[in-house]
Amino acid sequence: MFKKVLVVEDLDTVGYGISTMLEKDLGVKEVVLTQYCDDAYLKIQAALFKNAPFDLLITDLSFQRDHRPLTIDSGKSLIEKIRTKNLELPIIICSVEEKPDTVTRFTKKNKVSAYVLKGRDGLKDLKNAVKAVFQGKGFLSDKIERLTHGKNFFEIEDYDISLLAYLSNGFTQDQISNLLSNKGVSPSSLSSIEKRLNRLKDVFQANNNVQLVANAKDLGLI
Amino acid sequence: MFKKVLVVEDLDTVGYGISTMLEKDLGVKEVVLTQYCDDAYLKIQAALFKNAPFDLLITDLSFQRDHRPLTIDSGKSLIEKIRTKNLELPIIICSVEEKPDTVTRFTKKNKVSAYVLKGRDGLKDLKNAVKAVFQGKGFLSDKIERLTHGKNFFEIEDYDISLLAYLSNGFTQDQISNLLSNKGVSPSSLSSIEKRLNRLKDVFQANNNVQLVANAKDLGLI
DNA sequence: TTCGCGTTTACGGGAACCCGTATTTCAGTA
DNA sequence: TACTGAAATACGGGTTCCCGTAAACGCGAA
Repeated sequence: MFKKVLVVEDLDTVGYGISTMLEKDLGVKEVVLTQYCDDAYLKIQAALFKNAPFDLLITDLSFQRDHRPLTIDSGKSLIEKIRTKNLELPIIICSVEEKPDTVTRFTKKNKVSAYVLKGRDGLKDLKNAVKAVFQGKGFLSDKIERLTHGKNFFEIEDYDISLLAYLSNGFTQDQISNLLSNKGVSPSSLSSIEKRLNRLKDVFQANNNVQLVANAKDLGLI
Repeated sequence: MFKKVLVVEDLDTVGYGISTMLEKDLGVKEVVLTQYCDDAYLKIQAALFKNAPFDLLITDLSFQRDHRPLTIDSGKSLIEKIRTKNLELPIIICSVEEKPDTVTRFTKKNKVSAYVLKGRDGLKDLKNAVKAVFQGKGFLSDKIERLTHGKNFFEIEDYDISLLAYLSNGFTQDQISNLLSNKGVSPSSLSSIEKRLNRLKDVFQANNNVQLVANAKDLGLI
């Protein structure tokens, strides 16, 4: 089993649960727990410098903000920073995030070994994930597997998000059209915006703009 | 200290963290953990029947849905059910939810003893909350305290919430009018609904229904 | 160049919205 | 009973949304 594991998790309830599991159930000798991504990166560097690197990183994706000023503010940034430095370190993501888009982004692009969904069996899944990764295999929580393999994968572009954001901020379609054309963004015509919104209404099963924005909010898109 | 505590929490990572804390740090003899609100209610009833009731309930608010059909699908419903049955049982909420409205609703209306925010110091806060409640006192996480003391809120009735809910579900104002008059709810006229929504737009600083629903979502009203 | 195809834009009509004003309803009171 | 004020309803107009159709544009391939 892994000897030295770093756990990055802001919620102490969760961190406590994970670290005791690692020690008690899996017999990991050294579990280091931190609540900040900045700190995590420093710890990784320091351990490398002392010739006692971590064998595994388990990290959350979203972190609550507090008073501390941060340079790395999310698990996403942390992982990207590690990968650009070419550090050979298996990574397991443990998150509540279950949007297909983010999941595939990580598992494919960033060479993440496992993606565990914090659900009812999150801890059990994590245990299995650690075991699998130790044997050089990958691991995805059931629901994640279904998400990435299923058909419910729509490409929502930043453009769509911006439209939804404008709407939720009280702009009319007409105002949005003017805004975009002033910015030089294309497409900007009222017609195109309507068409785009119609596609979104279709995807998110909404009757009108009100429901569309409500559903987008529920999905965490805006 | 409390002898018998029921913890209702769907995420096993969190549940594991809380229950070990209760046992190890606070010396609670019997910690029962469940991942479903339905099950929690049954356990409370059963314990009462066996003349060995729980001394304390610690519950989350939001629960992920899975295959199981549920009659009680949220911490909110669980608490309301307990309170309507007049069960004398101190309740501590432990949630990530920090919308002002939901917080005041619980602490004022439902006689909840403590509201702990699942943040960086969630577990520490929870420990203090349990101690405080055991001494007959209340407890609110710092951030929660700031939220509830900050602004005093406008009187938003259930009627207003229902309007917002209908809107967010794609109904037009006209449809809502018909729905309400069929239900025998008054006021139900289009005019009255418009007037009510105008008041809400004023309160929540919204230009139109889209922004209104978006803002209401942000505040956790719907 | 010309064709074909997809994207962007334009336009029109009906529904839903927004907003002001006017009328009706109804409970409380003299 | 009649009066009164607040709430509920009714109505009209201007704006915005919604949805269909059609024209203009852009860009590769023949």
